[in-house]
Amino acid sequence: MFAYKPKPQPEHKPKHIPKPLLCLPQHLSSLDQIKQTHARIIVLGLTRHGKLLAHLLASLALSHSPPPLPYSLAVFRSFDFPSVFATNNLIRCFTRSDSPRQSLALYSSLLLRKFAAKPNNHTFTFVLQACAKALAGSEGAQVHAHVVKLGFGGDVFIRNALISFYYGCFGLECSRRVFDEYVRVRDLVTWNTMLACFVRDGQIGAAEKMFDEMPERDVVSWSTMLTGYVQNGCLEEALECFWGVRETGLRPNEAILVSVLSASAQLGLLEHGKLVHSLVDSMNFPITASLGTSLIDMYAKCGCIEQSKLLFDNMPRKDIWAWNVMISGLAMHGLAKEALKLFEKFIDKGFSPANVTFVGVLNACSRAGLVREGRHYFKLMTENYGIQAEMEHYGCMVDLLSRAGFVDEAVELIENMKISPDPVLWATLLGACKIHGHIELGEKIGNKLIQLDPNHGGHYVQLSSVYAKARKWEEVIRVRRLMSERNTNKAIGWSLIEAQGKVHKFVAGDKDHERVTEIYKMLELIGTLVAKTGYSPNISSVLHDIGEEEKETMIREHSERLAIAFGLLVTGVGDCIRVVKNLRVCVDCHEVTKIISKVFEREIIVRDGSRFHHFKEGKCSCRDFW
DNA sequence: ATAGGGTTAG
Repeated sequence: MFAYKPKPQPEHKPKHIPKPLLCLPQHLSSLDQIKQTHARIIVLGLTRHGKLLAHLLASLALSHSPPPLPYSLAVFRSFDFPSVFATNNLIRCFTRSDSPRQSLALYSSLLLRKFAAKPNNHTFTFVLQACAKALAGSEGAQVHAHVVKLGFGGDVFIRNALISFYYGCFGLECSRRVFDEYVRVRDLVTWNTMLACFVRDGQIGAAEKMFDEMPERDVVSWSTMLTGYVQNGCLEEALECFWGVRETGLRPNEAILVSVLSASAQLGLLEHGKLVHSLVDSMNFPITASLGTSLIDMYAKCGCIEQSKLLFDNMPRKDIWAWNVMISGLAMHGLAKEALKLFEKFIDKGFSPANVTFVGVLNACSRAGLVREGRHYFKLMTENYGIQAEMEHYGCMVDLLSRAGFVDEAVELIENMKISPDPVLWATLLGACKIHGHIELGEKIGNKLIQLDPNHGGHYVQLSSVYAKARKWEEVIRVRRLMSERNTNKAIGWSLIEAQGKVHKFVAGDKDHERVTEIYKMLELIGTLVAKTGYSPNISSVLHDIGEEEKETMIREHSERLAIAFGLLVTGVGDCIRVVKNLRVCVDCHEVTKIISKVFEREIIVRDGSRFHHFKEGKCSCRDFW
């Protein structure tokens, strides 16, 4: 079989090409602009001008949103003899589409010389990208063979594309082999590509090592490392990395700013987040939709919901993420009515909600105990919008229903789930059994959970709380003993507070802080003033097998008490104390914090493991429902 | 005339 090779015909060359038609591909970024230019080309009778059409294809390949394939193909078909440049650009259009495999067909037609062109060095970088996206491993390996056969084996661009391709289709070891193969054919991008492979593989230690060994680092190296830290949950390292970027004097890019804001948000470090915000302003960095959304998210998660609202209201072009983040932010602050109102506005604006939108909406309902609304939106999601309920949606619903007392309905929901339920759902239900005193069901669930994960200390604690609620003390002791015999993992509670440019982290009974004496004196003062109000501690949440007095000491030294005591030392009347806690607050700490807010005249904002509590003048924004 | 690396957020 031999390939069909048409005879090239002389290109029709018009004498004069109007200037606006010759703008660079990246200047035509929207499809509308491209189509307008195309129309002018047709009207002016320049359709046989290959260079213009090739330009048009290049614009399509680079356009802002992925170009529609029928249109790209139509442009390509209007060539008599598409050049390799035009073909390369069509390959890129295919790669950006939903069917990147079509790039491969086009490439093989290049190999068969169906057109006058033959593949060049550029072609391979594009085709390898397509293989990576289409997960076409064996095809990509064949392309690799062609690369070697046709003498492109030493092209650094192609080698870099090969590293990405092998990672995507064959894993880290294979991409590593390509990286190691030609030690001399490496540039900064080669190192960055390999670095990204380690990050994507979750091997953050190996990534760090590579980052340190790199001969040089640019802003992409830093942003790869920083986003890697955030994605792998190494939040403190991410902050350090950000200050590393600052030291180099490099101008951060958007990914760096968004990621460091995400780390600040997750840690709840308002002062840090504010510092990043002020840097963004002082750099005159453009506030894009994603950067704006990150700021809204950061302020919400750091307790400044008012600031989030302000930024949201003044945001010129809000995309769906801005709305999602704002709705979730309101939800975690317990502002359910506002969150639902915003959701309705979102719908009125013609946006279509995503599954994360409903996580925010359902969360709002569950935080505020809006059972009727929760049922409505859950139904709306699945029936009107055809969104499959995911684990998080079920989590919200189970929490909402069971905490509001509809335990049977929650059980029914779990039993009828289309996906297999996460043990977290049962654990949620167990918590509700404790609140509502459903001893038998709680016992059943608790034992099941312990059987499922015998090392999880939390399940034992919950089950013993269920027994304690029923005053079955022997059972409490039995479960406690089982727990200590099995040496289960205990989630260590901590609380942190920012002051004087530093993060102060406390665990229960902590004695490590430099102002430990003052802090414990403050705790005593709190104890005295609280006792004066007539409050006596609720010890049901502390179920250690020890005497009453010791129990009281234990709660009095819970990590958030220490953080708040320290907060009282470094603030004045009328100031705000912000505490971040990893676990949920206990009933007693919640009561005492209310009293502190009144007696010491402070606003106290606590972010616990599931939501925000705003304590002011003796009341909490959660209205004791959490 | 075209290239390659990082695309976050509940």
